[in-house]
Order: sequence, then structure tokens, then C-alpha cells
Amino acid sequence: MKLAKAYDPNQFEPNIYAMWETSGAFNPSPTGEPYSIIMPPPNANGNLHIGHALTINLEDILARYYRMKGRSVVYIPGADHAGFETWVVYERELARAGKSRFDFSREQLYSQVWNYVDGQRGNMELQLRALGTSASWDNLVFTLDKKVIDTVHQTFKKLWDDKLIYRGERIVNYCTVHETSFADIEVVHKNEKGKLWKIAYPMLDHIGEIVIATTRPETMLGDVALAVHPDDERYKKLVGTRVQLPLTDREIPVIADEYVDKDYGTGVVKITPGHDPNDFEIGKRHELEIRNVIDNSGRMINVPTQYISMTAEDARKRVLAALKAEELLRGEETIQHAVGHCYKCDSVIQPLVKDQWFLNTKPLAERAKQALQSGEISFTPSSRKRVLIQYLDNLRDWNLSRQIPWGIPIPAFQNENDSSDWIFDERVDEETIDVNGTTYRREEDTFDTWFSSGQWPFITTDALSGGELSKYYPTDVMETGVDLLDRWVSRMIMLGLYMTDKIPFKHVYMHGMVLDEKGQKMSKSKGNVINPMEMIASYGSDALRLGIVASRSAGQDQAFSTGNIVAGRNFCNKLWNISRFIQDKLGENYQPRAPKPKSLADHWITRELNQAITDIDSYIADYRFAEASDTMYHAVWDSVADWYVESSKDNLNPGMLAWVLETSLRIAHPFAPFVTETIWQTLTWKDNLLMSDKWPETIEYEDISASQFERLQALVTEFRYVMAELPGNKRYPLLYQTDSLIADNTDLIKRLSQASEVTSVDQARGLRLAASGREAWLDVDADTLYEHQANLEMRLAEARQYAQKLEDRLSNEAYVSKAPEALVDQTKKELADKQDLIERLAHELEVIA
RNA sequence: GGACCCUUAGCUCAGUUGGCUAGAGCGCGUCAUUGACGUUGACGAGGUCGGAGGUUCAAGUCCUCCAGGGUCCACCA
Repeated sequence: MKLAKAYDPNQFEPNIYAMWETSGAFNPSPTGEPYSIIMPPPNANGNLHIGHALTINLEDILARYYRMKGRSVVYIPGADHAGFETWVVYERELARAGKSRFDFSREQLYSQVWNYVDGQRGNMELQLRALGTSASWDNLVFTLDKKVIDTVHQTFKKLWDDKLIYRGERIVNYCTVHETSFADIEVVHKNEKGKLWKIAYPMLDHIGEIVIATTRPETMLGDVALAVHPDDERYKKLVGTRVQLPLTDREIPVIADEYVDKDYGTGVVKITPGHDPNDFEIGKRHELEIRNVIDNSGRMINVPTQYISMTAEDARKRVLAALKAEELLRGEETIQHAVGHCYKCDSVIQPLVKDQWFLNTKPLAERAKQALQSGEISFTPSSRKRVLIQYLDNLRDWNLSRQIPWGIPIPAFQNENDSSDWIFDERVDEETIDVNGTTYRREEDTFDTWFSSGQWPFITTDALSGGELSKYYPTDVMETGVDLLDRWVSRMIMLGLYMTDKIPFKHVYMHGMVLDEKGQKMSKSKGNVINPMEMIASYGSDALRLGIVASRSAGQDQAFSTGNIVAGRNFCNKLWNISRFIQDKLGENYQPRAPKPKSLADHWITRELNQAITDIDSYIADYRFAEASDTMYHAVWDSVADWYVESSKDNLNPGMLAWVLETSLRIAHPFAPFVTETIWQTLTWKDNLLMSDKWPETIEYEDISASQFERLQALVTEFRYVMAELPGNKRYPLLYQTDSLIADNTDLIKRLSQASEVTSVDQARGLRLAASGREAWLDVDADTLYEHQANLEMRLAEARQYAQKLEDRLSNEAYVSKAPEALVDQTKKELADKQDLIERLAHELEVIA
């Protein structure tokens, strides 16, 4: 087979992927110890972004590596219905068609969005294939598959029976644009400038007044009390009295509550249980009425007529104006405070009282915390574990209800005649059901997406039903972005432990964000988004994979580097050409044979590759992807291509050449699957898939021979260095006296050093390659020799300086007595070597002079 | 208000338990080269590891403080 000079990834990648997929190589092998990774399911409706490329790459490196190590690997892919995300997109489509969600039933909307997503879904999966994902497609799970819904309902039932689920009136985070509530974690808090207004509430005697401070004057229309701290001397006597609520005809009491901070504002807080979480709590403690004055769309209700139907924003202006007119404003100051925003549309989140489903997270969080503290689950980077524990400590109850149709329905029904009577039932397709003669009406809300995502590990592996994949639960590693630590990782641990009594995964690896080339966060609005598919089109999938993992450490945000991708592309080409050379030398009819190191180069490359194999093993075990990839890169490029292939041109050892090529391909495969498999398929003596083949094993070599090759390298490097320093014609002969290492390797030295001749002489002349430590000379004339004098002087000075440093170290009593003996011995040897060098260089200088 | 992280070569970044003259990719300079590869080869320049203290025989690595940058969490009205 004739191979093109340069590797063209686009020509091979799609076919190679198809070959893998049709061969069944992505499915777990029937034998071997299980190893499992679950892919964080990408949005079925979207395109992959560069962050996905990183995630998939890291996971795929592990999957391919452990597969080659003989483990029974399952890498389970997924597709996410991305409830709210997709809903927002679809609602925009509806608006474009002049329709709204209120024109359809839940079933109609659900099936419309289903069809919409179904039409898009293939894109994302094709993109995963373009990345080379070795996922087990037969086991793909969509987050709205029946088994997901069934399991989520089962979990809900168990929580219900354990009385951890409750329905209650609580303050929820509500987006009045999208008309749905959110979990606390979904709200984006921003520090913003706001105003703190001081407002006087007149006493009933119309003489005195109490001044309160608030950032949201419009909510005063829903006030039901004022609160002061019980120990606040200023207000103590007012507790129990009543004040006039301005702009209304209502009177409200003054109460005392520990929550109030005497030192903030005026020390008096207006209590609006309908629109503030703290006030809601205080209201409960004091059995105060809840007055809702803002509705789901953000408009005023239950207020004096002039404010009815105004937006909260307008109402604020009107209220302030009215207060001013009545001379009740007592000043304002600008403050910095946190304001909640919708993470999608950025509008201000309204705290509203809603009757919704909540999960009591306390017991779940406690158990998750124990699993973390006991070390059952480990983290890379390890510091994230502490962050997660801190999060679990402060966790509040979780609002599971979402008012959007695109999601898993909450399987609960309400008695038509008794609003407090709720029952669990899975017949969510029916609007009403009949139970023992009583009619129940279904809950229209759906679950928070993270409630189902939090169950992903045991759902995808069928851990509850004990299916075939259940042996892969708990999974070995959960790899995801640092941003999902609390909203996803925490929930998987909590719900996993709760439902299966096992941790969902043994290790969590968190990667940082991929920033743009300037270190800025990528966003569509900034227009700095890097599309992984464009990178693949330009450089190839392997190049993207190699480039994105290079120099990247866990949990750390890092800028994208096109230079690294280019380096990856070049590496693939290097590998391609190594194989071209070796295959050319082996010929079409090469018969496989056991590798037997013979030449010095053979022994040396064996040692180098053996070392690379074991280094990569330990780096991957430590999740040090960049170091593993770097080790592979330099073993292949520096050792194999630059030294071994060059050396082989004079001394062919077919068995070794084949072993070196195979080993290079094997160690590179997890990092660059396409090019390695492409080459593997061109090997005449192989008829299997590299991806299903084995991780290489080390073979025997002689250390003495390997070290001798290293001495030759030192000679060659010194020769090249001196040549580069010398002016004029660069091709000098190399002369040597009694040096058997040189005598035995004249052809090799000649080739590697570009010497015109390597000749044995009786009488040395020219420039001695002093630093190489060999009896070798460059045959140059006196003038050229003189040119080199300055260089020798410089090197001598450097050597002396360093020797002095070593001497100082050794003359330090404390160092000799306290440092490890091996280190001291090493220092002594180093000094001796350095002194030898100094002697040789000095002697050489004398000769010149 | 809490917590975490970052500051190392012109650029983007590695550098595990403190210990060989601090590394990579890209960029830069000099030179080379008609068959494995210009997506190349050889050689080289370039860093007092943000600053100041401290611990230690030994600090880029550990501790304290300071400066600058970033991220996450948070119901102070």
C-alpha cells in the first residue's frame, strides 16, 4: 500500500469511525474487570461546544486506555432533553409563529417539542462521533426515555413514602418572564447598586412615626407588620403597638424578632411574607397573614386600585411618588446588594409564595457528606471536595416544581374536593383519575431537570433493576466541569446513595473552563466562540484532541491555543511518516517476529519506550492527562523519530522496527485514536482493530548497551553543537584514536553527526570534542580552531561556576549530614564529572594557545 | 459577607509527596536539507518562578503578610 506523504485526517476519520462502530468494538467486552464512565449528556437540541470537546476527550482517553488494558469498558452516552433550556428555545419558536404556551395542552406542547428536538438530535450525536468518542451507542439513554421517567417516578415515590417530599406554600424564586420557578442554585446573584429608601410609618396617634428601610418600596403594599429586635432599646416600648401602613387603609402591628439586625438601616424591618423569604419565615413564626401583591407575570394585585396591574417596576415609582407627596420619605442612600436574576433572560427574580413540591434535603445531604468525609469518593482536584461539603452543609430544601411542559411530569394528583389531599399516581397521561369513587386532578408541573439528572448514574446502568449493565455501577469516574459541582455532582451523590445505598461513582474529575485565546470566557454574544467542528475540519479530530489536553491541569480554567492544535496536527503527520518509513523498510511481505534488541539503538529505544509505557500508566492512574500525553508525544517524536528511525537507516532490525511502530501506535492511541487506527489498518501483518488491541508491554533489553547509545548521543550532540558554532563549511571529518565505541559505530556516527568521515588516526589533530568525554577530534585547521577559543572559554567559565556551587554545597556540614546520603553521593559524582570536564576544556585551551 | 483559585520564557501554560544547572507548545535567531516527514532536521537565545518576610542543609514547591487578576457560594431588609 502506497501512503501519501502527508497525513490527511479528513480522508480517513469518518471511515475509521464507521469501522469501529460496525465492528461492535464500542460495546463492553464480555470478559475483564468492569470499568465505566457515564457521559454527561449533551443537550439533544444543541451543537457541541469546545467544552464538550474537552470533556469527551478526557473521558475517551480513559475509556480507550482501560479498554486496551483489558478492562470491560462501558462508556455510556446520553442525550439531554435540557428541560428549561430547550423550552426557552421552543417558546421563542412559538412566539415567532404568533402562538403561546397557553394555546395548547401539556400533551400537545410535549409532543411538539419532542418532534422539534427529535429533528435536531442527530446533529449532536454526529458531532460526538466526529470527536472519536468510543461510546457504547447501543446503551445511549435519552433523558426522557421511558426507563428514565419510570425510575424518576419510583424515586419520587420512595421519597414521598419516606416523608421527604412535601407540598407546601413556600417562597420560591420565580421568573415572571418565563413564568416558572427555579431552584436556589439556578438563580444568578449579582452585586448591584441599589437604593435603600427610608420610609416613615405613622403611629396611630398621628404624632409619632417609625422609620423603616427597604430596597423594594413597592412591596410595602403587602406589608403585614414591622419588626424590631427584641433587645433594641430604641423600639422596645413600641412592640405590641400598631402603625398605619401608608398608602393603604390598613393598620399593622409592630413585632419583635431575633432576625432583625439592630445596626442595619434604621433597625426596623417591614414584613412582607408574600415577597421575601426571610419575611416569610418571620411571618410563619408570628402567624402573620400572607398577602400576595405581585402575580406570576410580575404585575400588582390585591392593592389599591391605582396600582392594580402595574408592573412591579412601575409600581415602585408610583409608590415613591405617593410617599413623597405625603411627606413620608425620610431619605435614601445608594447601597451595594445582591439581586437574583434569571440565568436565561436576566430579568430580576421575584420571590413569590407558591404551593409547590419540595424535597427535604437534610438527611440526603448528611449521608452524602459522610461518604465524602470517609473518602469513599475522591476528587481531582482534591480541594473541590471541601467546597462540596461546605455546599452540603448550607443546603436548603429543594424546590422540584417547574411550570414548563417540557420535562418529566410530577406523578401527583389532587382530590377535587379536598385541596389538601394529594396522592401519588403514575397515570400522568390522564388529566383526572378516579380512585375509589373520588376524582383526582393531576399536577401540571414537571420536575426540575436536575432531579432526574441527579439519578443519571443508576438509571443509565439499570442499577435498581439489576440489568446487564448494573455491574458497572458504581461507575469508576465522573468527569465534568467545575461549574456542575453543586447542581449536579452533589445531587448524584445524594440521590445515588438514597436509592442504591451505594456511592454513584468512585472518583470525580473536574475540568476547568476552556476560555478563548485571550483568556476571556466564551459566549455567543461576545462572538468569541470556538467551534470544535471547524477545528476538526481544519486540523483533524486527533489534532483537536491532542491540542486541547496539552498543558491543561484539573479544575483550572485555561485559554484555548490554536498553536497546541497545530502541534497536534504536526504530531499526527510525524507518526504517519514514521510508519511510512518503517513499512517501507519492512516491505509488503513482512512476517511478524518477536522483537529482539541487537544494536545499541535497539536496546536504547526499548528502554525509552518501556519507560514511556510505565510513565503513562502512572500519569493516567493519577488523572494527569497532559503529562501522559506529553510523555507519549516526546517518546514518539524525540526518541523514536529523531534518534531511532535515524539510527535504523544503517542497521535494520525488522522485528524491532515493527515493535517500535506498534508500541508507538499503542501508546498514542488513547490520545490520537484516528491516525493510529488508520496506520494500524495499513499494517500488512495486522488484521484486527488497534482500539481492541492491547496496551503495550515492556520487553527485555540490556542496560549497558542502552547507556552506550546514550554516550554516542552525547558525542553526536557535541559534534553538532561545535559544528553549529564554527564558521564556514560545516562538514568536517571526525577523527578518533583508541575508542572502541566510536570504532564500532562509525557509520552510525557519520549519519547522525553529518561528519564527512569518521576516521581512526594515530596522531590527534584539530579540535577535541572535550565535553563529550571521548577521544574524538574535529579535523579543522588552526584558524578555525582559533575561532572556537572564545566558545571554549565561555564553557569553561560556566563549568567552573557550577563546580564551585557544588563544592560549596558539599562543604556545608549541614547539607552533608542532613540530606539523604544518595543525594550527597550524587552531588559528589556530579562534582567529579564537572572537574573532569574542566580539566579537558582547560587542556584544550592550552593546546590552542 | 464567606470560600476557592491564579500570578513561572514574547504568548498560552505544565511543574505529584520541598532535592539533579526550572520545562513544553507556539513564536524568535542561526544553519541544514533532492526520498519517512518543510505539517522537516540540527543548534541556540530567552525566566533573580508577582512583592516582602519566615521555616529548612535545601523553597517555584511549605507558612505569614501585601499587591494584582479570576471563579464559585450567600435570603442582610
